[in-house]
Amino acid sequence: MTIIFLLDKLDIVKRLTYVMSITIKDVANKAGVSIATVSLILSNNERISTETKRRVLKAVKELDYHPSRSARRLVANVTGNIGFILTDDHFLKTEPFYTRIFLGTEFATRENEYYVLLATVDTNFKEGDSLPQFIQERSVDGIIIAGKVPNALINNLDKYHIPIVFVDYYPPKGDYSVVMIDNIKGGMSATQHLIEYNHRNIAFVGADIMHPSISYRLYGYKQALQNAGINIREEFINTEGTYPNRQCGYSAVKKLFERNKDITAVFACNDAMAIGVMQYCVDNGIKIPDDISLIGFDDVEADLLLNPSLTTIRVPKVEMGIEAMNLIVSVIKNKLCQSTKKIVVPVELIVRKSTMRIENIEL
Amino acid sequence: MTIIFLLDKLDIVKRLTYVMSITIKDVANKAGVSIATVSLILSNNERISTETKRRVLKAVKELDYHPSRSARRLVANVTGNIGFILTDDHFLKTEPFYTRIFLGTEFATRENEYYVLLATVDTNFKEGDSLPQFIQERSVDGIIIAGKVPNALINNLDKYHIPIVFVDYYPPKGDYSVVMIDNIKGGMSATQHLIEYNHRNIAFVGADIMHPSISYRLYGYKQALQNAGINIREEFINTEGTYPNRQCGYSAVKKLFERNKDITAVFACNDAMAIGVMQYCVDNGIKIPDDISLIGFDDVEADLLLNPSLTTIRVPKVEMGIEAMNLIVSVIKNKLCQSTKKIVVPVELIVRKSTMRIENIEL
DNA sequence: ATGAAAGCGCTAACAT
DNA sequence: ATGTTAGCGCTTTCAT
Repeated sequence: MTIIFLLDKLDIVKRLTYVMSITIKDVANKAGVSIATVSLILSNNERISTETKRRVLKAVKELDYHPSRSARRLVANVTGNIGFILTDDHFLKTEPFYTRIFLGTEFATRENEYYVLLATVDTNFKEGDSLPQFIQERSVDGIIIAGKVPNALINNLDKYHIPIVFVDYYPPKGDYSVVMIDNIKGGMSATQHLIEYNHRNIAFVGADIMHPSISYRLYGYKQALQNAGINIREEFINTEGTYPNRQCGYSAVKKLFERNKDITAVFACNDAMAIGVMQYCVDNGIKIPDDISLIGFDDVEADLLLNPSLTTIRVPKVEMGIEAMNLIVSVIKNKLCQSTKKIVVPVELIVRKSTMRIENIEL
Repeated sequence: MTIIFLLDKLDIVKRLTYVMSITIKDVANKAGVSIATVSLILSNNERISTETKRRVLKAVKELDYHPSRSARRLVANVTGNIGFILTDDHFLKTEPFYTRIFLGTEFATRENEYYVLLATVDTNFKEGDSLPQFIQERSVDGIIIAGKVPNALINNLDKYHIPIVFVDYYPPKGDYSVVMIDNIKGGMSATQHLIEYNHRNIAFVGADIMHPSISYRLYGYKQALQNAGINIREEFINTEGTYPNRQCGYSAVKKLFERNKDITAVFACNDAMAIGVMQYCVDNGIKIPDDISLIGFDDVEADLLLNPSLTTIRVPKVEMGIEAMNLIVSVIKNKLCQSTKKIVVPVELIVRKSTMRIENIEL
């Protein structure tokens, strides 16, 4: 009696002070059962009587008990963490693209028992460079890699045999589970939209053609032209730059416009490059959409005061993060079945003010 | 002999496959000591002989042993995590300000034993809303709060008695440890720079005057004017908006310019608002710096193709993150000594092309 | 200077 | 249906 009273007293103290944490013992004491019973009930029911379960869950609630992660992980021999790796320039870039994907992984953790650890790596990661600390310490059960990363990083990572899922990129070699944008479809939709608006001389502004996303967008562009019976003119395509950002969009469209006077529309392989195109047009007195129609890709929704607002292909960024998280979890769970899985997320044409229907010149 | 041989064999297998993790036992076996000795050595020397230490550290290295975090945390009754909380709009905003601060905390973890867990909260967090999961589960030993967050969040958080450090913001009530920018000094430097360039009619573009950073920048502005013997003209100050972003900068400067024709320079309370000011000038044929000198604050280094480049006050964002991390760690360590600590990080004037010396009109 | 052993909170056999 | 108990990897007395 006295003992029970004291224990109850202790619970109250613990709860009020929040200084000592409530353990499974406290719950067991309060509910008058063994810790095994509590554990059984918490690891989602067994053959435990409804009445006991009720009492235990009541105690859990009243004590605001949360199992110790450290203890659970120790027993299960897991870390309970997922590593999220991307290059620093991707994390710090102006458009919140990868930050949204990261946020998606965060959201998805609410449904499973993982925490997400973020680490950036240098864009110029070399073979000998040190890996993120959580890799060295083997503190993650799986890794999500977002966006293009150096091959040297992937090679180093592979040695650890930690499950990896790629988002919005996959390396040239190897067979990995990935979450990808439907880039071909997006490239086609963008181009078809311009074709529907009667444009025939459509330029493609890209960069880094080795990037699978960009090459697929270009492929979609070509496909759409072919389907419409329009000749592909290589002089309308510029993919010279190495990194698809604003500066690069600016200089790419500069070259295209200086060499070709008959372009009426531009498909930029992402919004960043499209903004570069816009900037060039502003600087050169070219009116969008009156003189040139412009479509981007990504829908980065940047707080940009963009004028005119940019027609683009929307990419579900947060959803990609969620998918990546779910995928890495399933890869970890079914570790034996080594078959890799590809998830393709759909895109959507968002028509705003930067594209305009022109008169059909082919009458 | 056979046993030792087998154990050695096992080590090799473990290392090669990376599938079973190396434990303290493996190290102890390899070095021919007890696990207690290994532990002692790893928890930074005791009275262990140099020779034994050498052997053990050699084994640690050869096996690439990393102590299990879960086990360590379980024993120490700590979580080993720091929570990083900010509002979603801060995390997703165009300028990589808070992402840099976050990155700073990441960098700082390399020197201490913590991992950082990030969570965003809704900008309109209300009293009843649920807190980040790692708070509910008490999986963090401390919290870093970056940027302005709703008071309701802080109130809810306080109940958990988890140490908190604020960065770039602190709540109106309460006494917390904080890492702040030297906003007054920055506001003064910015204004002094314009005064040195012979500007006398200097406008202040701000918002959300309840934000301590902004009110201090304004205070610095006024201080500099007073020091120079220039009258403070309230009609040159606009702080009407609620959130200091581009749109708000645009509309604030619009009002200022429409009502005052004699303004020759603008001090925007941050770069985002300064960019809004730039946009307004472009749209209205006002040349920067010829017609108007413009200075911002933050130095967000956005990939913006800003033309002209923006004179601003540089804020050491990554360093602030590092400071915040070190501060929260010291708060956790010295939990008994409850004195709060304020760290003020210095700022620096960065002169670029958006400010210009004008003729001294007061001759 | 080093080892034996208890115990952190939990899970999962194995008992009952 | 519920309890007993071993042990996950580590730290930390307490012995020796």
